[in-house]
Amino acid sequence: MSKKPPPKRARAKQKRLSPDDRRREFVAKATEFFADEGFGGGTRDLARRLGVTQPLLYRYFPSKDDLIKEVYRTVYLEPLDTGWEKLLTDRSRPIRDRLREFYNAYTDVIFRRKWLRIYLYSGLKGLDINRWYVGVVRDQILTPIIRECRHEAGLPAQSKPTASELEVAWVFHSGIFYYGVRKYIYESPVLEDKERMISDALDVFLAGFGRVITEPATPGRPPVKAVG
Amino acid sequence: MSKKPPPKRARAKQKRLSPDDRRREFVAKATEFFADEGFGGGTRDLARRLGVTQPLLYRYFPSKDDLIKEVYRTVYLEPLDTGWEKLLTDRSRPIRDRLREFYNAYTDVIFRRKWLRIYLYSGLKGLDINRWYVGVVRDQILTPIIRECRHEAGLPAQSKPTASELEVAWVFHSGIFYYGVRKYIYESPVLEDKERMISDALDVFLAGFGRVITEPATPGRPPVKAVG
DNA sequence: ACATTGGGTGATCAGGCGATAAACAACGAA
DNA sequence: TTCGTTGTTTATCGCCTGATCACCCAATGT
Repeated sequence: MSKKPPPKRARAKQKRLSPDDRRREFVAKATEFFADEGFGGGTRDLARRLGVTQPLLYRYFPSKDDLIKEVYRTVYLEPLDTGWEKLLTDRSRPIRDRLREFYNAYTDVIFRRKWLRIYLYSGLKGLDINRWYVGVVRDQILTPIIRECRHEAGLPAQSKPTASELEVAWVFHSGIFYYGVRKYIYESPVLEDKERMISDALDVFLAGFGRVITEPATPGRPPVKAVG
Repeated sequence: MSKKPPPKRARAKQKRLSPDDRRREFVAKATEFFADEGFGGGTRDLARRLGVTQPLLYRYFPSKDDLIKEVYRTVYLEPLDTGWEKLLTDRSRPIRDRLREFYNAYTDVIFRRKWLRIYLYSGLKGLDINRWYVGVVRDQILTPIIRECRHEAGLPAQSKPTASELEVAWVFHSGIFYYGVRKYIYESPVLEDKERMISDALDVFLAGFGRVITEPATPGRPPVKAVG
């Protein structure tokens, strides 16, 4: 009958982190929590996963929505801005190598459960940040790729890619992107060798690109498309 | 001041539908509601959209989850089982025509806001029905396509496609699929001419397929044959 | 015309949600 | 030590949710 007056709660032994670090830690774990549960997940469950009580969250974030916004910010912006555009446009290397290196690096960043899930959630919600990201892909990835492919095929340069070119590039890019969705969201069996997948997809793309891009029907071959 | 004792509520004039029809009507409208709001949407809002009161839902469905299950059933199963496999394997027609016709028809079915949204929601939830659907695509769409492409390229038939072949087909298929996501989920501007998009994607795919399929990679050797 | 039946409603419950206020505990400076 | 500051918890509020009840009224069959 005589336990010492219990220390109420076995308080965590953790050293006190600086407020900023603590906050960052919260955001990081919250990111994984929301990736798992969706943004409908409750603040109590989130707090439990953080090992603290729920009201404490409101000392660090004014509201749940503000916390969510920070989650978006870190997920979208944190991994960006590595000099990918320069990599893509370095004409001293074969285009195939550049594209392969780029997509290997790019998918290393986005093929993560949390990234993909939060991206899809934000897309379903129609959030601005999602549209912004689509624009980034178009302008900073696909447009340079098209420019390089045109150059490679000996076609004249043009300031903006045509809608058809962009669409073909989107289909290619989406195909690779969706590999990540199948693997990390659907948890469906995929070809485990990611580099092989990228390499094969690139082979198909580069082999077919020239045929589609050259608008005026090339002689000696049935017209590329029925349209136009 | 003698208005007749007001009829309480202007009760709907509708003729009584048969219970089954009414139920189906509820499921149909619930489908659109959940596609808009996500499955977190409240039963009260849903009832308001149906023009009835919330408790009435519970006369037709034991619980919200049961209603949701029926929504999944109708969305996934209703539009399926049109003789697509036969269309794909009809070797009396050029493979390119078959694929183009198939993808035009297939995307007519799935490129709808509600279909795509509910598909993605179920994928994020990790629902069985989603994995089942992935299997359907693999077995009833991609596997036949690969078989036909191999035949077209003069390669020997094989009972099952290799993992690499399947992956290349997935990347192609996903690229087309994601066009719908960009248009109807992200509401991002896309090339409006869907047939053109499909046609171009097919050109790229068929032109590149032969190169990738030939298993023993013999560098420097020209591809077996460009399909199509 | 009338009783019957079941579609439809208003009121309400228990539980979970985000958010807040006040009390408590740990640390750093004086 | 003592005090004030800052991190953390306990208790609680108001709201909204899914679900249930008792009741009402209109379409239907005879």
